[in-house]
Order: sequence, then structure tokens, then C-alpha cells
Amino acid sequence: MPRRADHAARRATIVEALWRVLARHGIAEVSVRTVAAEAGMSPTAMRYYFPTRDDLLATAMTHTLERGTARVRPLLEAARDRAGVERVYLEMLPTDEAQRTEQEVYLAFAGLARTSPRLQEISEDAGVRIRRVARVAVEILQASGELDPGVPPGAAARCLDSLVQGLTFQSATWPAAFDAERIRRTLRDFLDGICVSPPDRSGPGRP
Amino acid sequence: MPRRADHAARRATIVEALWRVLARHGIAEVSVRTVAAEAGMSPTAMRYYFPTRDDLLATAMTHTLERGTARVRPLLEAARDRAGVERVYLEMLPTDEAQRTEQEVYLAFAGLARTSPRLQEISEDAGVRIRRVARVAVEILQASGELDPGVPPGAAARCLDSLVQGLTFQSATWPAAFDAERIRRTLRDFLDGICVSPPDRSGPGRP
DNA sequence: TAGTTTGTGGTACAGCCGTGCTAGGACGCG
DNA sequence: CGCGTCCTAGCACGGCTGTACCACAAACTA
Repeated sequence: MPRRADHAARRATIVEALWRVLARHGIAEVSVRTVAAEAGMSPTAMRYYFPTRDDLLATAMTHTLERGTARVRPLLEAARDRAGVERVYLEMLPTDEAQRTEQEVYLAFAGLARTSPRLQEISEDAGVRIRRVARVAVEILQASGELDPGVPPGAAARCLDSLVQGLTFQSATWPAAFDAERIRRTLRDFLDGICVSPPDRSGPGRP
Repeated sequence: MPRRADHAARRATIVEALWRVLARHGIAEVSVRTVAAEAGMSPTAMRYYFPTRDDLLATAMTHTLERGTARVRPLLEAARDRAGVERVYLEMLPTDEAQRTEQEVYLAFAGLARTSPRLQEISEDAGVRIRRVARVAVEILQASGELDPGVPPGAAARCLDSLVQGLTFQSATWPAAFDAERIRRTLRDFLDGICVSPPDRSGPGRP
């Protein structure tokens, strides 16, 4: 064993092991021992990097949040129109297997948040960030002129936000009914409802 | 102790004790012993009515679902217009303390469902019922002529359903940000978006 | 080479978990 | 009265939990 281990790397592998256990067996199976076994080390070795279980969970939750932010932020900054907004939310919603896992982890943490003040705080932060995405998305639609002028922007942002959270929850709870196709469709349904019809791509628009 | 206890009543008090523990301390604190203590009896006495923990959870989940159905069904059958639909969903959403508790219980069960096949089955059933409510609600809006003709009914139902689930989840996760007022407002926002403007109650409508 | 730091494994402890077992009290029926 | 059924309480068991403690190997420092 080398004298100096790469702490960041070790912590990352442990967090990833926790993700795997969480996604596979649910939060109830996440214990110091199961995660350590998944990471291929002894519980004591793990405790060297995460002294308590709370540390482990808080760090894992923070990592999850930051990973999501890192993936979504560039898409959000690049978005200029409805298509860009759709790309943002397709990245946040469980539309492929990796996303599904990540959203399940997210929901498990959300459910766990009421347990510990630290997790509560992180969850609070996540909520603020997610709501901000919806507001910015609607601003983008406004700037591109695609938002229906009859729709109040605040209302659109609130609805979009709740709709997306609902889809995430439903996909985790009833995966058979809420597959990727249905998620994409529902998102499009909603955007259709708040956007004006596109400026005539092919063929005649409506009179 | 009387020779014959009222089984139904005993089971009901136990289920209610479980609800209280669940709402107060979260699912992690729900054990045979804590629920028995909350119900004021010994764990063994409780085990007479619910042989295993799984029985207890499955029964509690079924009771929760049926209680909700019993409360919502008459409202749904009585609903004839948008106001009626709003009443239905205000009864389903956590707009008062009792509803909040019930929705927290519901979410905890949803998260727990992946644990046991029985709970999975009950959750599946709940999902079907909830989706049915959204479909019927949109049919009512259609029948009353309030649904905007430009909005596809299927899309409206899907969005309404996901929106409501999202509000429920958000209210449980971020209670400070999603209070009853915000829930009512968001529901109204969405219905405004899919309904035609009402036939001029007071003052001039839009030109 | 000697010593200190850094990382790791094994073991142990108290506490909670679900559940099985056993004994006995309270009542209805004969 | 006495028997049998219904209900309740206590206890014990194996297993899992988080965490503390201790011994030890590897590598850098002097």
C-alpha cells in the first residue's frame, strides 16, 4: 500500500459505489458495510475518508448535485430558443439509463433529507437551483419570441418546474408507464401549450 | 381484557399510529416496536393483527389509498366544470395540514414500493387511479366547453397529471417554498393555460 | 538506518431490527 | 364451576447497524 493515496480519487470511487448500491437496492440497503464492499475495501478504510455515515451521505449528495449542475449548466447557457430549452430538460429528465439512475439517487436523497439537517440544507440548495433553471428557460423562450404573449412568464416557469419534478418522480415510481418516450412527449406537450406555433418551417401554417 | 377485541378497530388504530410515526419521523423510524409504542400496545399484541412487518406496511398503504379514493371520488363524480376540477385537485394536493401528512405518507410508501412486490403492486394501482383522475378531469373540462379547443385533451391530461405529482413531491421536499398558496396558484396557472377565458364575469374581457 | 506519518485490516461493542416461542390472564360457553 | 378460545406480555435469538479501538504495513524524513 502506498503511503500517499489519492484522496479525491478514493472518495470518488466510494461515492460511485454508493450510487451503485443506491440505484440497485434502494436507500435501505445503503450501509457503511455494503458500500465498502461495493467499493472493494474494508469499512475501516472507508471510514478513513468518511468518518461518519452522515459525511458519506452528505458528500454523495453534494457530488450528485454538482455533477448534474456541471452537465446542465453549459446546455442552459448555450440555449437560445425552444430547442435549446428542450435539450436542457432532456438532460435533467430520466430519458436514458444513466439519467434514470441519477434521478433515482436524487429522489432517494430527497426522501432522506428530512433525516439530517445537513442533507436538508443540500436539498434546499438543489431546489433553488432547479427552480432557477425553469425561470431562465422561460426567459429564453421570451427572448426568442416563442413564448405565447398571452402566457404570464411566472406562471409558465412555475408550471414547467412542477411538471418536470412530477415527471422525474413518476418515472422513478412507475417506470413502466413513464418511459423515455412518454417523458419526451409530455415535455413537448407542455411546451406546445405555452409557445406560439413556429414560424412556418414547411408547408402552410394555420390560417 | 375482553375476550373478543374489535379487530377492525384495533387494526385501524395501529395503522393510524403508523401514519403518525411516519409523518413525524420519516420512514426510517417506522419499526414494529416504534409503531406498537405509538399505538400504546406491546409489539407482540400488534403482531397478532399484523403477523409480519410487510403485512403492516401493505395494509397501511392500502388504507391510505382507499381513504384518498373515498375522499376524492365523490368530488370527481360531482364535478361538472373547472371549479369542480379545482375542488378535486385541492383535495388531492397538500393544501392543509391533514393533506400534507397524508401526502408525506403517500410519498414515503412510493419510495418504499421498490422494496417489496406487494407494495409495488399497490403503488401500481395507485398510479393507475391517479392518472384516471386527470383523464376524467380533462373530459369534464371538455364537456363544459372550458377546455381550449386548440389544446389536445391527451396532452392536457398528461401535463395536468405530472404537474400535480410534481407539486405533491415539491411540497413534501421543500415545504417552505411550496406552501398551500403556491400550490393553489400553480394549479390555477395551469388551468388558466388550457382553458378558454371564462364568459365575462365582471368588467370587459379582453378585446 | 531509525523514526514518524499515512493508510488499512480485524475485532468488539452497544443498540436496534424482525420474528419465533412460551406462559398466562380474561372472557364465553357448556 | 371448568374448559377452551382469544388476546397479551415477556424473553430470546440471530443478524445487521454505526462506530471505536488497536495492531501493522508501507513510505517519506532525518
